[in-house]
Amino acid sequence: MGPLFALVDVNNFYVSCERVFQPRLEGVPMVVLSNNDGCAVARSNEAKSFGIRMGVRWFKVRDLARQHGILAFSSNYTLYADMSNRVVSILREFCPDVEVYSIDESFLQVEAVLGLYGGPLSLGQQIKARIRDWTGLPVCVGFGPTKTLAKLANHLAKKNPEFNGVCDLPGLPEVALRDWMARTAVEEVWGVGPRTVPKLEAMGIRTVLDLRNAPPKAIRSRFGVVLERTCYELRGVSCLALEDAVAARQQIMVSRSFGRTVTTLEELSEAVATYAASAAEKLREQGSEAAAVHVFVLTNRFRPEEPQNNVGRLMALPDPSDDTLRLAKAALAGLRGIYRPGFAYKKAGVILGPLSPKAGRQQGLLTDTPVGVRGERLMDTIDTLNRRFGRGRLRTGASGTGRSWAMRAGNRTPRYTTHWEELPAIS
DNA sequence: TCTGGGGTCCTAGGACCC
DNA sequence: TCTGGGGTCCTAGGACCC
Repeated sequence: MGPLFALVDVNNFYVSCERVFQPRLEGVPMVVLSNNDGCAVARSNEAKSFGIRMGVRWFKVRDLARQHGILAFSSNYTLYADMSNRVVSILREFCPDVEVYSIDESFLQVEAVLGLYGGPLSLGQQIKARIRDWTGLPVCVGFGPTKTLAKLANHLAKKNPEFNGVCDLPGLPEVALRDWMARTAVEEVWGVGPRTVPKLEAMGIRTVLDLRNAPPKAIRSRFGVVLERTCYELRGVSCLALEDAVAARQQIMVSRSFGRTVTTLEELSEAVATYAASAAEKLREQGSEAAAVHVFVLTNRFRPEEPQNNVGRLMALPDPSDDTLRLAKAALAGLRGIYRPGFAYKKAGVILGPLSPKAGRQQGLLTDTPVGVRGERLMDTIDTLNRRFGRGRLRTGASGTGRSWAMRAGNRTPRYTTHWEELPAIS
């Protein structure tokens, strides 16, 4: 027997997280907005039915929203990340082989545990029921012999009520499978993006079935090895393995648009120091060190009539480091090198990389510095306190205190599950 | 006025090595 | 008839994902 993959995906994840703590929102049309309240990034089914598209700029549909009583919430990533972790811990109880694919999706490789649950459909229903009971979140589950087919099964489960939230593709009769594939547009396939769709259509490939039946070699010569694999995956030949060991990131980026335009070096410095600290925290979390820091600033590219200054600088470090103070210092030095007065900056960011594991570090021959024990202990202390009291609670003075440049979030709900002072109250 | 923030992989071409 | 034959590393750009 070959592999069997399950894809578990939370429906309208951000919206569903908000509803868990405000049940009165159930059935109410609502969206969750991106950072700075710019775009709609999650929509309830009711909002979708009013024609609110994914990624639409919120000001463009604000009138429509007012008209229909569509509510809008700012992103509450602290809450969503915590809810995501809870879902994953439940999945790990069902099956040890879990790949956390995104904040709201996980792959499971289940063929070895299937016997414990009485088959795919039963396993899927148990997963769905337990996540609903223990977290309040609704999920759909799709099963397939490849990850691409599990994704497709999940899509079908989500769109078609007759599946009751669980679709077992291998359990369908061959005729039914062909029929579903023929009725599903090729753009729904995982790995087929907006650039590829028109090219495929020009070749007469419009549905999932068309792509499955296309000759893989021809697909490879036209599109490359990635889409060839997709083609094989649709035929049931597993080309993509479960990646259950979380690979260390190869680069870490932290960047934000500002809530308003920023012109002074002082304010840019606060932002860059803040982002560098946040990136350094992520770096230490995965046990890596960075050999260099890239810092960049951008003006508003949507206003070409204004003077543009989109520049960055790569600052090599004398030794790889995971120390917030060193990384921030390098980033700030880079910023001073690229900053020009007279521009209205809209965004800044910090990228750490190339990264290497801290454990395998080789001491430099010429640049050997004594191991910074005090620095290590300081970073440990900062991380411990911030884990306990919330990210950014303890930070360097360079990050500033006023921070009027911070992004807008006009309607953010409390961080119900991670902050003592924001616990939900029941009266 | 308003425009998110992260990531990954593959390919092609050039520089350079013996 | 002849223009060698392998390699690696790096970068930029393009595509994709959520």
